[in-house]
Amino acid sequence: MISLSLTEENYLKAIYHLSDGGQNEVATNAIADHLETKPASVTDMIKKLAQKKVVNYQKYQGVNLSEVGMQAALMIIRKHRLWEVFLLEKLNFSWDEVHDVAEQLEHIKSPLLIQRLDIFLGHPSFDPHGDPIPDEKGIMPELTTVPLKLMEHGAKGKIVSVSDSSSALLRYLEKIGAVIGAHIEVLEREEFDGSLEVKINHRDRVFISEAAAHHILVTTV
Amino acid sequence: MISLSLTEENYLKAIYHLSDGGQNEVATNAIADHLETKPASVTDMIKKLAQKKVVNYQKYQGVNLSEVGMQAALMIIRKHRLWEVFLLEKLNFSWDEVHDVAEQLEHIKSPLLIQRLDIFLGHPSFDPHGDPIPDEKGIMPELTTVPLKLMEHGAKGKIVSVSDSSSALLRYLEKIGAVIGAHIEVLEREEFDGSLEVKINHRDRVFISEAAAHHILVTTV
DNA sequence: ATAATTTTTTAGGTTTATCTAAATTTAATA
DNA sequence: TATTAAATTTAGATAAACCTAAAAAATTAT
Repeated sequence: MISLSLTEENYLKAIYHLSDGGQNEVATNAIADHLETKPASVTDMIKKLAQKKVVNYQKYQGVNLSEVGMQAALMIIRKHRLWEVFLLEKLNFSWDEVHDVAEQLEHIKSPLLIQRLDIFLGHPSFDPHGDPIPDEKGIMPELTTVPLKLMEHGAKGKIVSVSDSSSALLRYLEKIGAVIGAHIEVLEREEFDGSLEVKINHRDRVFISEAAAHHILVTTV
Repeated sequence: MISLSLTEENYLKAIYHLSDGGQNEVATNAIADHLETKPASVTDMIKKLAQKKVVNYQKYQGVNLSEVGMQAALMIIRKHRLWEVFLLEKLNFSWDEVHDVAEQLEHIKSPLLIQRLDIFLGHPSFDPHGDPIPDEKGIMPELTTVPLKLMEHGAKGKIVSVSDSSSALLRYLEKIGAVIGAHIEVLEREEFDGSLEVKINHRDRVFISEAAAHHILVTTV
């Protein structure tokens, strides 16, 4: 078992998110921005992480997680999201109060604690925002996606992709905040034209045409 | 509000315990033993804590908590014991599994978290071992003590004092582990002589005469 | 293709919490 | 009380995680 400091864990988590779950290489500056530190510090730490073999690193070519590093990152994310569920569901936190605390709790080192917390919470697969929670082996739950068009009145979810790249649509979606990752809730469906009134990220109500709704894929938790 | 590092918090907690809640001065070596570090390191840290005015310190004369330091120590103890209650009552931990985890959780910095956890647990005044939990102002709950002699069959508590200093009694109590702070449970009461069969620290059964039981004060949680 | 810009790395320095070894103060003992 | 022993403090060093400033590599623009 590799042992990681709190700081090292934060680097792994940053690399996980910035690489989109390991898909792309991550730039030094991106990590520095994300962690509000300096590029020189990032280089130092990356070298250390490379020595520990939790990242793959080639000078000037960016970093990414190794197998071991990915597993470690997934465990941190698992812990983070389980604690989020706990704070929101059991301790009546609101979303804006959750982040800082979960950020601390995710670093508690005790496999038993997480195992028991998971049981206590009823083995949740998604946190209340629809983010998937990796299981004890680091496997992400399948997320079933549905076109926004087919969603029921009152249904909630997260936008995962837009299957049309016409820039007019993308510009409109961008403008109303309907970007990938945004939370979305169906408020009303107009029968005469099939358009939807939705709430994006718990903010204002906006309208989306049936045609557009056809191209927006949403996870249903 | 003074900000304390994890290490500084551990020093304050150590001083609190070693001074018996602030009653005696604490020696450098005692802290070093307790925290498994070296006396030289302790001196360094004490100087820092003295500068922050959380301890009172005179070279070579030992150290104790200041008002501010006492308050900080009590908050750490509050957090520790609330987490213990949570782990034992909600997550089904056993006592031997609790310590390491509570030791980590007590350093999470979030007044809101503790406030909500306290509510969630129903404002407990004592942890499951009978240790008092300071309230949000740092005030320890009154502990009502009863002579062991008067305790009911099945009653549990902690020994707080022995109101007789005959060395024969003390030697006997020492031998069976019935020291101050020990957990005690009344198993049987012999009617013919008033002697009690008790369990000390969850270990073996031992007998205590009515006369001795008269002098042993126990907290009843 | 070369120059200019941006990104990344290196070099050298700081702070926190440690350490060892040596010096000093206090306490115990003869 | 003088000496020895124990406890404590000082001095100087180390490792982790950061920093600034300067050098090197990669990218972009002319």
